[in-house]
Amino acid sequence: MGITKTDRFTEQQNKLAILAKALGHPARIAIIEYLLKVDTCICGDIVNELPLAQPTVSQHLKELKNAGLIKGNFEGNSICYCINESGFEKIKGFFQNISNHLDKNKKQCC
Amino acid sequence: MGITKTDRFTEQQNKLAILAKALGHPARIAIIEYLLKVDTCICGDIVNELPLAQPTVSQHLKELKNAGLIKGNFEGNSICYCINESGFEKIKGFFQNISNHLDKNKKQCC
DNA sequence: ATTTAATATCGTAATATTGCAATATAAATA
DNA sequence: TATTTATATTGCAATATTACGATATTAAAT
Repeated sequence: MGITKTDRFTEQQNKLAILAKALGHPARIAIIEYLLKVDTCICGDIVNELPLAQPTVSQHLKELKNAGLIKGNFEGNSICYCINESGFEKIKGFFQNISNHLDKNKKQCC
Repeated sequence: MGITKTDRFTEQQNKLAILAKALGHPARIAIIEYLLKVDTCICGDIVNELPLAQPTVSQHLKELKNAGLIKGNFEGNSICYCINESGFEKIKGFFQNISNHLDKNKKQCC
């Protein structure tokens, strides 16, 4: 049916899935990598960095913002974007857990 | 057009996106969490753990496997599933990078 | 050889995502 | 105020995802 059975999973599971999904597109990975590279909040030129039309980039930015992975504030007549640390903390925690589990436990049989 | 412009991004970016996308569904998060919880390779009963029909679970398992996040081997007449560490290493690295960057750099203005 | 059990595949309906042209909006500047 | 610049929204076509019933496959057990 193309619709995820959100209500059958925990809030935690849904939250993690939303964060992961937001990173599940190369354009959105590219945006994050660019924000990290310039190492500061950037006003505007993300559109010029990506091989996509302006409305498409705008849409990807919106998704990253909705997921809580970037922040964007009006700054004069452009917008200032940067990484939203708290979103990344959540995912990082998930992978840290996995990593800890895997280090402790080596019962791999496959 | 509903089709991602894969060729316009780097291989790295596409790989990360594929991994993240595979985790972008609560059922697949639930599968990973279950595999971590039982702390061993599990033969079969993932279907019973999830609130989804067997063909649907099978499809989700396939996606996790294709993305390189789990492994599955035939073990008699059932299948033995477990976490694929190498897939998780890659994503963990990405978040580690981000985390390092953010710790070093506090030029947040948003 | 049949039956049973576990899992995969096929087919299909409902819905979501991706991408962009066209257009709207909103602030800065002339 | 009119124009320019930056960004968002709308509408739509192409494609992808989610879910599941029906069915196929495969290996073990009878």
